[in-house]
Amino acid sequence: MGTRTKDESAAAAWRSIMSLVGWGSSRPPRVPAVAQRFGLSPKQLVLIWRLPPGSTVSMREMGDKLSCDASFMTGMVDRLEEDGLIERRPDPGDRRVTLIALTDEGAKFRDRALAALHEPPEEFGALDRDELDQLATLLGKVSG
Amino acid sequence: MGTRTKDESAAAAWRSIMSLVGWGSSRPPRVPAVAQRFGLSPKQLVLIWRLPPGSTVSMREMGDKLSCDASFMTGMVDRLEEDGLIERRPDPGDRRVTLIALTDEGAKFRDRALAALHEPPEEFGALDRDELDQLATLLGKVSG
DNA sequence: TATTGTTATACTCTATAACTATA
DNA sequence: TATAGTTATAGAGTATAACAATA
Repeated sequence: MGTRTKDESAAAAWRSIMSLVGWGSSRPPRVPAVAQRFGLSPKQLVLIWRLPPGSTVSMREMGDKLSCDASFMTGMVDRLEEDGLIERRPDPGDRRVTLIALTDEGAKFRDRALAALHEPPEEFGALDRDELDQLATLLGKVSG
Repeated sequence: MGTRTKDESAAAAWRSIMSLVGWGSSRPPRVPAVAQRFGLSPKQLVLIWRLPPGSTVSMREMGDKLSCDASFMTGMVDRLEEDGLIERRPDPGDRRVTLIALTDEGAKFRDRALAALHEPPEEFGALDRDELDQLATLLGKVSG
């Protein structure tokens, strides 16, 4: 179609994505905005996000995913546990490790938060149904 | 093409975008990662980003763009000025306001930082030239 | 009186170091 | 000896309040 090189297209697409997400544009970044609305810090929100209902993860593993160290995990898990969103459980296989899991309330909370996070930006209104389908297909190939 | 509704496509596309940018995935978010590499806090990097070479912006206006208050702007501008990346200038029209602008060194620094920010993610390798062109075109319609 | 920026201060977020229990 | 988590502490990031200069 166009006269762009592959690299030029990639750069243009990436810049659009960065702008959509709120970096470098006038829109506030999505995750911090949603976190604030739900009374969490951005990292707390991402922790809830990465903890699917019914699953358990060790604190250390979650710390690695979130790029934060063990001592900070302690405090973050303390606060989320006080809020009743997650709970600690002993690991039957290794008594050194503490697993975390969503509570029932936490699972409901996660549904609401993910709905807000997944709300597409209003700019998508510029595309019709077929274009959105193409976009989803292309991005699906990219992000797995 | 597909059987998705418009809303489903929009949601799928948006989820892919969030994942690509590092939220909700295993990849660290791009802006904090680049900021750290260049020795800045994320907000300092975004400030440099939003300050095109040759332009001036009042401290208050920049604070609004960055969603941070005036007192914090003072400290942030202090540090960037110490680093030699930006400079303060009086506003000839209103002696209450202080304008900020990139120094020559700051402009060069900005070029390098933006190059890193704009580097497309390796996942784009999953698309061929035509697909990337389509993607850039679609996202271009979306993000203006 | 309202607004811009600064100073002083305090609060939140996050990491480092030392420690305990377990492996 | 090495690893998971906790505690105490320190540092960065950010906001609030009081203030000076200007509008």
